[in-house]
Amino acid sequence: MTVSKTAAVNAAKALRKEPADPAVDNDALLMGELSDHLGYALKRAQLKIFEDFLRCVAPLQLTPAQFSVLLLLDKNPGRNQTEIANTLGILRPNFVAMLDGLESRELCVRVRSTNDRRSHILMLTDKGRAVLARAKKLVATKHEARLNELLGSANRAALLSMLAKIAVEF
Amino acid sequence: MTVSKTAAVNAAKALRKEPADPAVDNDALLMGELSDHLGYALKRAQLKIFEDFLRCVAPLQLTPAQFSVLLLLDKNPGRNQTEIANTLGILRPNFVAMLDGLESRELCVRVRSTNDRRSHILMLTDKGRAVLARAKKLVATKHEARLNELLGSANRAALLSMLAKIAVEF
DNA sequence: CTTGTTTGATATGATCTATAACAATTATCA
DNA sequence: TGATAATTGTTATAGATCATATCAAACAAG
Repeated sequence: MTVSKTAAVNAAKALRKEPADPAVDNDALLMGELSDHLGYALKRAQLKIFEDFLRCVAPLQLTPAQFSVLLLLDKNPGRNQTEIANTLGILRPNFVAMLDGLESRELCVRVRSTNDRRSHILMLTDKGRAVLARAKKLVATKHEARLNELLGSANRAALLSMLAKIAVEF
Repeated sequence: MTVSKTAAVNAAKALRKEPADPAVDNDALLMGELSDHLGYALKRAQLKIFEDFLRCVAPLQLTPAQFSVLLLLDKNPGRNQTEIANTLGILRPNFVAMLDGLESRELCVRVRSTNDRRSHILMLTDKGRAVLARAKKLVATKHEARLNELLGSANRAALLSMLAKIAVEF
């Protein structure tokens, strides 16, 4: 699949069929059965969504992954790194650098657990909660709102439920 | 987002809510609003789909990206590297190694164009067409069929159309 | 012919993903 | 209890993916 962000605009240009008038790009390539393959559509849609997410939340300098961590820490205070990482499907070794980044920005803290002195309890800081609140607002009013506008509320819900079904049951 | 393949199973375990009976894992983390974010669901679904694609087409040793290239070459013979790469959203520098792989396996060939001796015309070999045919069959009978089974034909079509809409219009 | 552009290619860096291994700590159980 | 195994955070590392700059060869425009 391998769909890059910058080149996507070229592909989009190649995708759209223009009327058979002067200045037609009748040299557009045929997508063929590619249009019918869910994986291809899924990948391209995902890149678009992430791209827009980054744009919408750019003032806060948060990636989708970082946003998901902050959300999870907020809903699950007192958990350790392994629990958070596993829930998000992040491998623990890779989660270390990610937490280093969030902690250096003072969005969360690691605290040695008194029960199990191996593990680090993770908690949002006040600043972390504030940033998360602003991020949630940006995502809701800019990102998800735009999606609702494009698909309609009912369709968006249907889409979400099918994706969740695939993620869990497939 | 950053959802790894191997850890996804753990997350799936954490996702499902079990009845409040004996042997409940009531230490499951709360996903909170994460479940409502399309980007998150999209990423996880995409990983699952690609994972299954690789499984289904494993005997042919084809990645989704390679499959998409073969499909496009079949429908668009006589195009050069830039055209194919752009259409798939692959950057030309990265497309070189990819073609090297396919060509070394004799699935396609680069031929210097006589019109424009800078460019390489890409064509499937007979072996490439044969592999593509087998891949299509595997994908249709194993991969996409399983999706149809999970979602139903109508839902699958609706999902595909929404994803395509996002990819093009968002 | 000179200048500028396009094509395939190389080099390179950044990011993401994945595995192995280690010290510190805890759990197991003979 | 004490030896062994397992877990936690971490480091190191390798691979894959993605992106930019640059180059020589070929073409295009003036």
